[in-house]
Amino acid sequence: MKITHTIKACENCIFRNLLFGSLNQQEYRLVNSVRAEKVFFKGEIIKHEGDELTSFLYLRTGLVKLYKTDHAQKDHILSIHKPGDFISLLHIFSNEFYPYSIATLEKTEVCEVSIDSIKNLIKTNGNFAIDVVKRMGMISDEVISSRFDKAQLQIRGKVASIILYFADQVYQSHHFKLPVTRREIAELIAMSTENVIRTMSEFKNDNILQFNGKEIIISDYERLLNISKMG
Amino acid sequence: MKITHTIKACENCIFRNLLFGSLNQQEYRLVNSVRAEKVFFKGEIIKHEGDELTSFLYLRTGLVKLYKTDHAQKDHILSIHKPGDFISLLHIFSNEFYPYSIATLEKTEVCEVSIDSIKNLIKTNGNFAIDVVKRMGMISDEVISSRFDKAQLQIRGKVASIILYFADQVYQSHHFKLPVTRREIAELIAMSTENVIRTMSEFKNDNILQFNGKEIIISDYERLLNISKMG
DNA sequence: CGCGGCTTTGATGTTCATCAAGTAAAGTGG
DNA sequence: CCACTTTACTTGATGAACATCAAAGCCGCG
Repeated sequence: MKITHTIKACENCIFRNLLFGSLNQQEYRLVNSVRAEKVFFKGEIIKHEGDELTSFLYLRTGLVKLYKTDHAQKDHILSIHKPGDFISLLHIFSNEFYPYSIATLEKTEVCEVSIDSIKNLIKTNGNFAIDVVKRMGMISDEVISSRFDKAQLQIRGKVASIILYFADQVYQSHHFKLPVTRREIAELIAMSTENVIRTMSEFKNDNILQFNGKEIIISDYERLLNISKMG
Repeated sequence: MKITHTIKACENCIFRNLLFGSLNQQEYRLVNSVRAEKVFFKGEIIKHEGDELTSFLYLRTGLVKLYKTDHAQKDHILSIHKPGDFISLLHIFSNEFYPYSIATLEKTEVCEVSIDSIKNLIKTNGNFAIDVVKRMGMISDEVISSRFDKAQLQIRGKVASIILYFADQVYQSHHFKLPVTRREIAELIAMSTENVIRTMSEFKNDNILQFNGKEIIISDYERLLNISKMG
């Protein structure tokens, strides 16, 4: 069992303006007073599906997955989230319990903020309320359109989109350490692990990707992009 | 080309309390003053993908689909919405343009409400703001979990879920007129029309469903429910 | 009454899951 | 640090699920 540490303040958090830009000093102090900042190690489960939902999280560093476990103990991943994302903001106003489990894919620092303080701010600060509905729209757009687009693709296109997500959205590089296992990619796109591996081997043989242990290099970005759209 | 009529007031709208329950008389009059109530006939396109998004709609009667058309002119349906649903509430705060086209599946009455009035109410009425974020959470939950669940199923399960959606959520009956074509079901679950038809014929041969023209009767609800979960 | 869209069935090939078997890598306890 | 165990990765073979192509009947609508 790993140990969870509580770390120091985040007065100059670079993500402060993503959601809390319209708070005044007093309101910001209020949020700070009910905020817990935590760090989780790789592979830790932050929340279990069904846990009471009294707070939401935002990621400062690291990477997490939202997932459900079925009756056969098989996991199905809904989405992966990166620094700056607000985890379960979509759910806190309409759910009593976490609808998905949340686990880290690497060492992850989060801020946990209670629902009640957010609800109070929504009621009393109109501009904050507008920021919240805007952010909720952006989050749902991202999840929904990502799932919608992938539903039309076959396996090559689905795998290509996942790799491009890490390259473009997470690491902003064509050379990075893949933070998920082949099985997790399979759980994310609802395909078998074997066929995910086969597809990635194809990409390697076609000189689209190179592998070196967990490291991945995109050698033909244009073709990968094309596969993710048309494949 | 069909003609769109503007119809009368909706002071006693049964859906008023779904979203506008916390407005006072004055605020409600304001909403009324910027509201347009319209009726569309079957098959009309209410909004095209890319149209300017300055208002949202809520359905009083009827049925609509949200969809996109791809480069090959093939439609892909994101979701189907029934009376009481708030169409594009998820999108109005974060999108300048409609991300999906909206078309009617049957004669449909809608109320169209301008974004600006909604935004003003969010800023000035905290309880309304809470109602909006709660409603947005419910809408996104519905779309996301429906897509997430169906992604794990094969075609029998997917088709079964669609039929159960109409039976349970829309018509509250085991006997109804199917409001979509086989092709539209295919567009909704990303399968070929032929295989949707084959699956429905299987259900007929297995005495799970009966057909009579566009009418459909669910003869073995339990089995259909089971297929929608396990299939 | 004829045209176009919807529906249906069959035949064929592609895509994918599953089973099997083995290698490599990573964690675990002595 | 090494033996041991587990988990991740890989490839091949086989069959199931599904798309596609083709042909024909049906039905509503102008």
